[in-house]
Amino acid sequence: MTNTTLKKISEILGISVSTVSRALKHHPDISVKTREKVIELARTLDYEPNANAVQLRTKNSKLLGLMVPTISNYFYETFIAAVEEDARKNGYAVMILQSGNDPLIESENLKLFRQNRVSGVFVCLSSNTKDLSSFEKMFDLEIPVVFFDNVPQESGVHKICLADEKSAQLAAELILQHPYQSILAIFGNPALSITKKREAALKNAFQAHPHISLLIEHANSSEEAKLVCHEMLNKHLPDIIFCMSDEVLIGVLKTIQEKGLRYPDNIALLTISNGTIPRLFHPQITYIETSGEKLGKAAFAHMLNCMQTKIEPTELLVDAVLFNGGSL
Amino acid sequence: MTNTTLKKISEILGISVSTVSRALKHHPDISVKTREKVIELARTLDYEPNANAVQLRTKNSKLLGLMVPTISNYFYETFIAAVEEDARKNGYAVMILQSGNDPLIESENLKLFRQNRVSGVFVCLSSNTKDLSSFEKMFDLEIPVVFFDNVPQESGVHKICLADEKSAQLAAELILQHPYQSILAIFGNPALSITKKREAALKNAFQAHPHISLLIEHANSSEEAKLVCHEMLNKHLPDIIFCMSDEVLIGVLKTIQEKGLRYPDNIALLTISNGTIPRLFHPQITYIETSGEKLGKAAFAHMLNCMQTKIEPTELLVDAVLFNGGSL
DNA sequence: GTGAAAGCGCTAACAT
DNA sequence: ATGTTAGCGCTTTCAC
Repeated sequence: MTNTTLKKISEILGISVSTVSRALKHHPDISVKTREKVIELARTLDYEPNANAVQLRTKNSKLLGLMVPTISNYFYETFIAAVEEDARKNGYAVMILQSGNDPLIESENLKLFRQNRVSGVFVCLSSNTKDLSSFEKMFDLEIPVVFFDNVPQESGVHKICLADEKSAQLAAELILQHPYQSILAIFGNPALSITKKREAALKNAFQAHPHISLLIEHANSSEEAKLVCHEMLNKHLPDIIFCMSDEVLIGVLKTIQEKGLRYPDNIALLTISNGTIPRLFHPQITYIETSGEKLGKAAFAHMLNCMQTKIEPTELLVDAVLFNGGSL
Repeated sequence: MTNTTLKKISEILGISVSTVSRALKHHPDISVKTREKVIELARTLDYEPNANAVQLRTKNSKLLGLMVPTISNYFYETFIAAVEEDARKNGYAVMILQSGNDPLIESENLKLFRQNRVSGVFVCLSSNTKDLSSFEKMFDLEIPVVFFDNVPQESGVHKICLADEKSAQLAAELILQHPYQSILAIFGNPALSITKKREAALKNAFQAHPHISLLIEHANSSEEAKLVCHEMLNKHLPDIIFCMSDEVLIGVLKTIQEKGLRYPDNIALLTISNGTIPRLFHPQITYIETSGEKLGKAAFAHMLNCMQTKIEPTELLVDAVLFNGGSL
């Protein structure tokens, strides 16, 4: 079988292609009878417009691009799910590509987006991306780019982030409400914008409390976090461990379980997470919520704005809230 | 700025569009000098072919469709990541859509795939889909459909599954190697093909061992699994709990932790999983591996075959292997 | 070895 | 109210 086209319909009905096209769009010029005849036949033949032809002609597609380092990640997957859902409701489809944190692949993916004439792209930068040179062409072509989560430092672009500073502040406040004296804080890849922001905010919050010992470490993966944590705990048992992310938390939890430590009795735990992992354990881990879903919804809404009217580059924040598990 | 087209290049070089097109494709007719001139200019102008125009003309796109009930799922996310990666390496992009287990949305998504002229689609059926009527048009149009994970019962379609029967058999064998006398087996949604297969295989394996008590329950979500498990444990403490999936396992683990039970001391645990969740805990949970990654790679390879040559509908299996944690 | 021309399916300005 | 025409960017047959 082959696809129904406007031409086919027009031939059967003995009218012109343009009349068919207009009728299907409820153009006011077309007479009611013609319109109904056309729509009826289109339905029986199950007419489905060729998106490629439409895009070629009109220059705007109902396709959006979305790029993340990897899809299989507790946070991105909820972000993607949220964007896809809202996109669907608005008639858009989403083309998803992974960079694997490789700037070269990132650049090629942008090219793929362009070739497929996406109307806009969501990007979470690869951790190894040094500058925005590969994005220049997107800007030139005026394809809206909304950066999320790991965003560039440059201003003048659309960014939408979790309230990184605030979430670290919230964490600090919560810690200060307890009599903890020594803190081990483990962060992720120091090259990421989220790492920098969270780390700076946490440090800053403890500036006024010099009597509290704050030890900061970094780990690029769960495995590294596990090792780092092991090492640190062998030297000294802190009152509380703060984890910047799920990746870190997973490593820390392994170490804690292996060492037979129990929280909150032997040690307290606090993390920043979307909640999936913290809620898996018992007691649940207390966390500052960073919702991929909220971020996704906000990002899509912003994209819609960008596509409708040229708006100034903005930096949006999605608020952070505390979820009280039982880990401190 | 606007996109570079063949026409633009041809005008600058004072040659025809067709020559430019051929030169870019290394057509043997074109002289070396012309070819190099063209390629060089194309590079400086950063020429990127318009995928929509190409598809319109040639009728084949480098776009694949992929539909799952939801992206945010431990298993699907690795499947998707694997498919996307291999697709990328072969010059394909992937359009991802979620059905939310709604047959209506599923049908609309198929339409979206068609309109965007995908060259093939991967589908994990929604749990509420009763028949393949919405897929008829795909078959008519000869767009290859590769079903995976939750596949239709009908024969005559491409299916690629985990070795569901074998994984349940493996589980049974492992259980029988221990002196366990009472088993609680919790399965997922009974409407799913994977549930049916796994359940039948497990039951079957214990047919020859009537002295062993096998209690079977169902749960459609982690929360339900938690409740079911609570209820069951209140009545009687089995020697081992078998979980059909991560969803079930998560609920079971919550109940076990809440009740202060310890595995493998008080109760043994066995699950089917891709490993992410089982490895989070300590001791790690023993599981039969169902790798979304392997399935994804196999599915993509099969899709490539389908697209190159018309092959007979086949049912492929991805093997199951045992990972020994410490939970029994 | 290169060009002219047709056409994929659609839309929209311009007739009539 | 409807048809004619042109053209989006590309590929490909046919001609020279």
